[in-house]
Amino acid sequence: MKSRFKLIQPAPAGGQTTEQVVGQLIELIKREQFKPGDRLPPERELAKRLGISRPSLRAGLRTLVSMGVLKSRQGAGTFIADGPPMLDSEPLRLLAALHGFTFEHMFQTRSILEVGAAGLAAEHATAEHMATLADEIAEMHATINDPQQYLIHDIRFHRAVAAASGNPTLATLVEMVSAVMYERRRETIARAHDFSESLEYHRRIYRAIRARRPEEARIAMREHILCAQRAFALEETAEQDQVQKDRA
Amino acid sequence: MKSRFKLIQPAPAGGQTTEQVVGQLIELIKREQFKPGDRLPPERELAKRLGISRPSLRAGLRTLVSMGVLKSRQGAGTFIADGPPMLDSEPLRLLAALHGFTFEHMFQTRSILEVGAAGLAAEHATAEHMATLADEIAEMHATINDPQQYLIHDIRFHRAVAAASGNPTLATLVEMVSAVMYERRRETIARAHDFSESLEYHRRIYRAIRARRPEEARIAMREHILCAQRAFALEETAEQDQVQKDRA
DNA sequence: AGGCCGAAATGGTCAAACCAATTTGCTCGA
DNA sequence: TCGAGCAAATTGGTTTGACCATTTCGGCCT
Repeated sequence: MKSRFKLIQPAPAGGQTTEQVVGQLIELIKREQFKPGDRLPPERELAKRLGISRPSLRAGLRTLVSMGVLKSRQGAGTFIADGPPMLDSEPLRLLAALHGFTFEHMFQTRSILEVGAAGLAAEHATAEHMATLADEIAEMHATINDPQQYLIHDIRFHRAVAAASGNPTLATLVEMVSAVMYERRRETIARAHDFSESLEYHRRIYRAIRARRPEEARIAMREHILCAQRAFALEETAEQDQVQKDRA
Repeated sequence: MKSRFKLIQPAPAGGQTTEQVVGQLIELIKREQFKPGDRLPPERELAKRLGISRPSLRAGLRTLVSMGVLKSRQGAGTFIADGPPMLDSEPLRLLAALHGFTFEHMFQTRSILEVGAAGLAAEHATAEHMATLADEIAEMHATINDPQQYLIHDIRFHRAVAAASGNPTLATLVEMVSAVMYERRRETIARAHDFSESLEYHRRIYRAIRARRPEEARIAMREHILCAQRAFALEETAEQDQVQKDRA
């Protein structure tokens, strides 16, 4: 039984519109000089301007959102992602889950990236970067008895080191890898012993950067991450013990 | 003038369905033991099974596609991305374009990643990895007078080094950064001088990995990338000169 | 038996309508 | 006069339904 009427005139329909949409949107963003934090025109208007339907436009927008280039807030609008340039770490997280990346490999990768970043930071950090690093060290001091808070400033310190490297590409990758580990770390950190050792390592890294000694900064960062990896392994086994105890 | 009838019953509509869809899809993939290369059920069936509309499902799928986890082919189906675990490098490319990442920073990042990978490769490479490296070296020899072909094997060699590191996380990042530079490099490589120097560096890296000497491999890789960066800079200026000459 | 064509399957697009959250501005009361 | 609170406009999010374009596969003709 075939339909008797053509109720809709579905338009020409070309090839893969979505991909072109992404390109056009990027062109638009660059041409109209949109800055991070700016709001894009409404979807309905954008769709009209690009001569496509709203669903197709939304497909393109969703691609950019999932890339971390845009952020959408219902009722408010669609915005250029602000803050430091950053890739959404969800893709890496998924890849890690699907292919079974081990935390050992993650730590190894993180070490390579952050050791490099620390060395560059010692060469290129500005006074402002130094101040940020000092601030986070101070906050770590203040929150040394509150694991969750301490972890936040730990993360921020590493982020600040990456930023101080003066290499946004590198900083982006550091951010991405760190974010993947953050959640898991937040779960296990409650079982952590004390942070005095961790804090001392951070101070050492900071001093080396402050003193413009790249090699020292690199060594300190390498040892710190190795140490953190060991601590993490301990926390994990402790958690597994806990699980077994709960079953009993 | 308000409409007199409710023509459609648009269903409850919850919060951010899409995000949940992504999670459910991942759950599904893991639960049903889908392997890379497998085909997912059709969209219409998946939508029914998850209890959502097809556009919403498509939104979730698109997110995963843009992450590089899935691939869709019109008329054929949607598949789990096969090949080595790899992030789509498009996001990084866009971020680079939007925030004006310089190639100097890219080379710096690449150096940090690949020097680390080379060191690990010297420690962990299997016989199979060694064979792949040797193959690519041989191919580079054979194509030394064909820039485009040579570049392909150059890229493959670096990819093989990353794979030989035994760290898939690291390999994924190397892949991503390299891919961003590949296109640009393909444009300028036609103007390249000769590749004998490049080839010699690759041989040196290979020998160091083969001999299980991490530090030598790291040094060779560092020097090679530095050298490549200089060559790239020359090609770029040459291209700009060419452009100016064309205008005259 | 082999090649070709068409139907079925499947992803891609369009259109109209309505829902939900946010923003904005207006009104009313203190 | 000023602020709190509500209502309308704005804007992203979702649903339904239909149609288009491509691929795949099976049956038919040679």
